Amino acid sequence: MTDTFSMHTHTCGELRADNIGETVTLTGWVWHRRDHGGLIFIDLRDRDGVTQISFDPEHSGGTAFHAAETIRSEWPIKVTGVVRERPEGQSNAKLATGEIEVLVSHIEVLNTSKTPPFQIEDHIEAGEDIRLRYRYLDIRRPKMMANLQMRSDFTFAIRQALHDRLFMEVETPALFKSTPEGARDFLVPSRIQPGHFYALPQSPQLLKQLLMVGGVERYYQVAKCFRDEDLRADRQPEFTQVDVEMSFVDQDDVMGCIETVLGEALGKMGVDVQLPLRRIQYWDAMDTYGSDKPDTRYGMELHDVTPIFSNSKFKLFASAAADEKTFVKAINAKGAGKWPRAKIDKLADVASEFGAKGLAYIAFREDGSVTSPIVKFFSDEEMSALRTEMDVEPGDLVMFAVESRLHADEILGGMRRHMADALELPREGHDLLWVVNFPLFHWDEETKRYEAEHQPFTLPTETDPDKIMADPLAVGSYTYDFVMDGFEAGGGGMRIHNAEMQMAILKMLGFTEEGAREQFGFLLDALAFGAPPMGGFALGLDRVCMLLAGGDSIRDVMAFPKTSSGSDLMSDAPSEVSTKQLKEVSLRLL
RNA sequence: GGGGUGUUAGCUCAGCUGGUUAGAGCGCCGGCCUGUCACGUCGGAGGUCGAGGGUUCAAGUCCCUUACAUCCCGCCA
Repeated sequence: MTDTFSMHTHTCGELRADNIGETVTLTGWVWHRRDHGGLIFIDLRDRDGVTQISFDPEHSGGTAFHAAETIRSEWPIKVTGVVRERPEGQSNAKLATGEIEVLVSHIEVLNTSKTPPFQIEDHIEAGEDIRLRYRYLDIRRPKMMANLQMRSDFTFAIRQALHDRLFMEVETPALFKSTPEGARDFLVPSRIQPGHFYALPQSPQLLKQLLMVGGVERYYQVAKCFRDEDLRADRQPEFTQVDVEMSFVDQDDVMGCIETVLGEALGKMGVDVQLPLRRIQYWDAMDTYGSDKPDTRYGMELHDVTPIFSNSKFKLFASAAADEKTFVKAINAKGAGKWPRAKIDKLADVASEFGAKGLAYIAFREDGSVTSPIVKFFSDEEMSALRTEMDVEPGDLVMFAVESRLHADEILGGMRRHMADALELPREGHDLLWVVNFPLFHWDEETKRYEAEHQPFTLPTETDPDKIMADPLAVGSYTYDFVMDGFEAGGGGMRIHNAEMQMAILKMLGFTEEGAREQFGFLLDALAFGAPPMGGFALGLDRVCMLLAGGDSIRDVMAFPKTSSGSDLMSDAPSEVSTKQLKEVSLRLL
């Protein structure tokens, strides 16, 4: 594509053998400079690629050649010259432009540069803190540039796919009402109304439901979301969701539409997507993988071995078998049975991180022997049944959890992930699936009340509020999480579109009628004015881009991310503000 | 809120049981070099060892406090 809105005629990634003989103008940054005394090569880099430009005293004249002797790394320059074929045997296969070079006749130094604090190279990895302090230099690295370009391409592909299906992009406010039910809100004090606060939205959830009541029917937004919680490699206080909502639909309509859009957009990024995506029931995911966001590219599945030990001499297992609420579950980490005992014993510490009190295990050594603190209690029949159930081979490590169903699943799910990393199990390609039908509620021991598993606006599969009250934990919901490579990459559900049902659910969650009205009155009002059946979805754009980039931190696909203490090392935000500013918003510091 | 790891030259790191003048690679500066491409080669500059306190004849090294970074748990409807 010819670009006339620029100082250059071509980008640095563009020229090929076909261009030989043309006079071209390039702009970019001086990357590597190779000064041979009478001949100087420079790798000129822009966002698109690298072109070798060469200077010799004969063709470049005194001025250009002299300039080439004095310019330094990262100076932006503009050069004009003739594209020529490289001499026999001098082409560079590592470079897309490696067959040619530009023999410079004229150079314009557009600016100088200080020596960068770290080298702008993909193969030299600087510490992340200095990269963040000078993020604008870090972005010049080809890998970072490629990440941002990929993110832009993917976002555009999703926009296109949604636009093609008649979705309307609507912007919702960033200054909204605090609804402190989920994550902690970021608060913004109001100057005009002293003592009152806006909150930055944790997601546009309520607003998109109101758009459905407004008749928008198909909405989307590439929306910034804000949550004031601790950071992780895959969690930032502000992040981006592709937020989608549809009305006059059922769950299959929404899931079908979303997976079509995702398949189209991911397909453009080179991901092989087979539709329809696999659907796993929530409880099946928990029972089999110990996770509601399983990575199914490797096995190590959880097995319920409770029945094997119903008459065991090992009291812990036998009493679990006698108690219908307690289970003996196991996983087989193939290969870890070769580990030395000390290393295996340390796994108990890992298990305790996931809530286990201890870790029972059996290591099956390659010489046929067995290392285990518990195996002496087992009968031959029990061992044989266990070997069959767990598909035991020499070199295997079988680990047990004896807990309530959910607790055992969570512990072994955590161990499964840990062992997959420790054993460096191969995980090829991308793993895409739906986890569906989450329970509507779970019981929170700390607050001693029911909490919404997904969100308080999720449509229950049970339509009778009285039946929901009777056995809340048994109620399912119209929910679906999009899981990619073991990450929760998106999630959605059908929404309650009936005001009475919404109020009933809020009461179940511990709200009084007045409290519910105070916080969600505008939603309850809206639902009462002919709200249509609706459902939607939100895609964690940062996480998906991270996985597409093959990275393990969303910071690598964000232009200006924050550190784990929420700082921006470049601008030094958050920073103190003046007393005057505080006074304007009627605040005084403690 | 809790646990792990780290902080030494501009960058990435090494530095043993405490013991002379704290090293390497890259980068930077200068010389040489007309086919390199992470050019080569010769020479040079560059360090309050994150900060504060302590133990000791002696601390980069041991102890305490603290800051920052990072990973994980809690948290993230």
